[in-house]
Amino acid sequence: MSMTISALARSSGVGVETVRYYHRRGLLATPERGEGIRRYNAADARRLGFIRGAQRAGFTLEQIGELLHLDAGLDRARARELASERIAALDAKIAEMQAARAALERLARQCHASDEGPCPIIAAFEG
Amino acid sequence: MSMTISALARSSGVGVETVRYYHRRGLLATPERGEGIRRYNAADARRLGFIRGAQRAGFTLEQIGELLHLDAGLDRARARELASERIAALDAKIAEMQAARAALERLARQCHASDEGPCPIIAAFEG
DNA sequence: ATAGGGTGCGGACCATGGTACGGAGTCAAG
DNA sequence: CTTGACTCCGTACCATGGTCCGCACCCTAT
Repeated sequence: MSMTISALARSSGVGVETVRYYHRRGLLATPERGEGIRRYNAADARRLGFIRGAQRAGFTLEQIGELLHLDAGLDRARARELASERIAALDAKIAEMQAARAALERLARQCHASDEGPCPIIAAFEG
Repeated sequence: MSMTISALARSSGVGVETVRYYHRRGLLATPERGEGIRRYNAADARRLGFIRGAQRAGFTLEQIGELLHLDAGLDRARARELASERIAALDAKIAEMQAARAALERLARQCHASDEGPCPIIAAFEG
């Protein structure tokens, strides 16, 4: 059950170049080679899946690299620390985006309500 | 009531270089000069405030440029369009981040609960 | 008068996360 | 046996949003 780089890339919805880039970044270990060609297995696919998932959670590739180095789950304290930092950052970001969303929605309504004067969407944010 | 570039920058919490960069990007009009030095007024400060606010709402500098070009609020339809696109994007991003947050929190709790086996934070996301 | 601090300008540089390019090799099908 | 698809590698390039660098000028306090 081995895949080529393009099969792996497709299976995770990334480009081939991205996979190679992750190799360069040290996020994916150089896998076994069959005649010079990288042969990936299910573990590699899981690892790539981890990277994408962690990325969706807002971790940078550098942080993901650190998480992967804690690999065997040895340094759980550090992993938890990274997780809570990220949760705090997510909370801040979510709050900010919700505020922005509310502001935009209100503005769009105001803008719709009247065609008089300057557009409130433009007029807002200033301050 | 005119300010120098550094006063303007300070008043909006950005760097002087950032202000100059916005000039280059065409986001801030080249203001009046007194002896070759940019003199900013309250309108410039509002404009810079708009840029920062729109940026917090997730608009790119390019989109902000477009918004500014609709300046007098002439093209309200387009402004509303940009606003609703951004609202939709915010909704998607917020949902994604909330999911990530929930996942992380659950994992952190699991990781805390037991010191047996691999750290669930590492083990998760794979897939 | 001289040092420090602000301003102007253009252009180089940075981080992040990729994406593209060129040249070479391997492999299977037509 | 050539064509096309795939792989390898290293290097260069891209977009975004700045940030810094060097050099010149100018004002003010010491």
